[in-house]
Amino acid sequence: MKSISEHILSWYHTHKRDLPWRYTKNPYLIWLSEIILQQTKVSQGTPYFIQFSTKYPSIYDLAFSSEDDVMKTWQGLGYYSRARNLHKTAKIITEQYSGHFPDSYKELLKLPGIGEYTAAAISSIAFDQSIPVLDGNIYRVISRLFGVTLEIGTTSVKKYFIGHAANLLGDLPPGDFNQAMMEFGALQCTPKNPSCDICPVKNKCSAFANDNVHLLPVTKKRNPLKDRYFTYYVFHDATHTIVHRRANDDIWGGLYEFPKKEHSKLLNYNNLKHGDDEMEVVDLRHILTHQRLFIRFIIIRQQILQKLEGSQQLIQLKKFDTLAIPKPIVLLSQKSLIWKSLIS
DNA sequence: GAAACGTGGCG
DNA sequence: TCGCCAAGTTT
Repeated sequence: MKSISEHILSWYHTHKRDLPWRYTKNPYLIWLSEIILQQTKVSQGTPYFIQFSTKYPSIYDLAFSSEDDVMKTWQGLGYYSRARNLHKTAKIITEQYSGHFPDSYKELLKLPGIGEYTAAAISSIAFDQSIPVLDGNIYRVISRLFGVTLEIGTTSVKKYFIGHAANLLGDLPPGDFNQAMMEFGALQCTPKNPSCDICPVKNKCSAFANDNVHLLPVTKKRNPLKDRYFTYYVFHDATHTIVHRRANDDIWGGLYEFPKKEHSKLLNYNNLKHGDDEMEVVDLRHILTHQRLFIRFIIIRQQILQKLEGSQQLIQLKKFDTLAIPKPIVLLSQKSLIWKSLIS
């Protein structure tokens, strides 16, 4: 008689996807994949994993690159603190650990960007340590299997779920079993329209028996979006433009944007005339998890850039595309006639 | 411990 | 259009 865990492990061996990080036990690559996959779907993260593992084959390649370079490679993936912490941790590992990842959950937890989930994932997948992982998939699988109606979000509920995950893990191979649970949640026990008809553990599933699969797990409602308004001034002449590096404690931390009014005392645009054909306005709306941004770009051709001084950086247009920029600026390059002709 | 951090896909 | 969710972490 197979246990629930054995069923899920068997299911995994038959149905697991062919993914690039499943060909290695190299802790560096396992770590890289886990950071990329935080809050990110496999389909979205996979191209980035290939890029990173090709461009930075070892942790030394990553550590000896610049943060700007890492940010540029990360561009478009979101949650940019992951990229900054990736670079930080690479430096710590090379400088303080002689390039070798620590193998213990406790030691891994100390590294920037590695929390409970990632420490458990690396220690189990790369080092065969019997430590259960708990991610969004596993919350869902466990809540349905055992009919857990506790609301997800608090520390005590988290401990309760980890207890279940530890029981399920038992003596099974930790790397495979942890991945099996996540893969099972991602492909079979999905948030919407799970494939219960072909589920290998439906006869052991509380939610299936009670016909409340669609009600589990119980999650907290999100706060309503906040509106925020940005106006960027895209000053440029034939060769240069002005950029500004965003602070790390806000959205797009460490990425480059155009100056806004608040840091533009030196940008005098008295001599600009509305309706000038060398000025263009582009409006964009951009939705993030917690806010709705209304962004206006005012694109202005200016002959006097060299005279500008202050906190902004003057950047050669040719080098502009080596800097990491937020999604709306990528979109701008598709929408603006002036800007498009300038950078291409 | 609540709130914030990005982007993309789906119903 | 909108809400929800995704291999979570940090403050």
